[in-house]
Amino acid sequence: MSGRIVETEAYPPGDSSGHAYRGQTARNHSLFLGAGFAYVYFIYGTSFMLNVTAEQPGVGAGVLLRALEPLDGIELMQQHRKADKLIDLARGPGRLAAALQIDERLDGLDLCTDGPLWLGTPVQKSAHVGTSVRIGITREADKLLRFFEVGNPFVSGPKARVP
DNA sequence: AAGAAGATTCGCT
DNA sequence: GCGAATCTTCTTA
Repeated sequence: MSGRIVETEAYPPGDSSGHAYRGQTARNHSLFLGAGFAYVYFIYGTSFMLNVTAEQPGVGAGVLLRALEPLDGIELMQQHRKADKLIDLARGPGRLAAALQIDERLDGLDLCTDGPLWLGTPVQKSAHVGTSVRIGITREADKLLRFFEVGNPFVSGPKARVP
């Protein structure tokens, strides 16, 4: 399976809404590995979330992957998501993880080497990237740290602002 | 030890 | 649009 990442949110060092804010724990240790690792966690009793870690080792930071434009393996994704419409296959962070069958076993995985999950070079770069406030958080809710490809129908949520 | 909140989704109105 | 589902973590007694 593969897809283009068309929507993300940043949780930089010192962000009070980030999971690394109160220091390293068993749950969030992957955030402190350095750049390019997977941080996967379970929330609301229903959904897994996939992040790509950032910054130097020991600094807790990451990027939440919020939406994917499916490219390969669409039928397989539909099986994981119970035959949903293409537009909703990976639109939203929980759906994205479900479509790719991401779970806690991938937590801490190096996404820059060969393995079950990795980051490739872009098939097509985003010509126009918009920003907005992040979705579903309460602290630091004024920061424009959500990024999405303008005009792409696979992007979730409101398209608030274009820089 | 108990309760609330949480980087969400789904089904129903 | 609203509330339930459902589990982990963090806060408060």
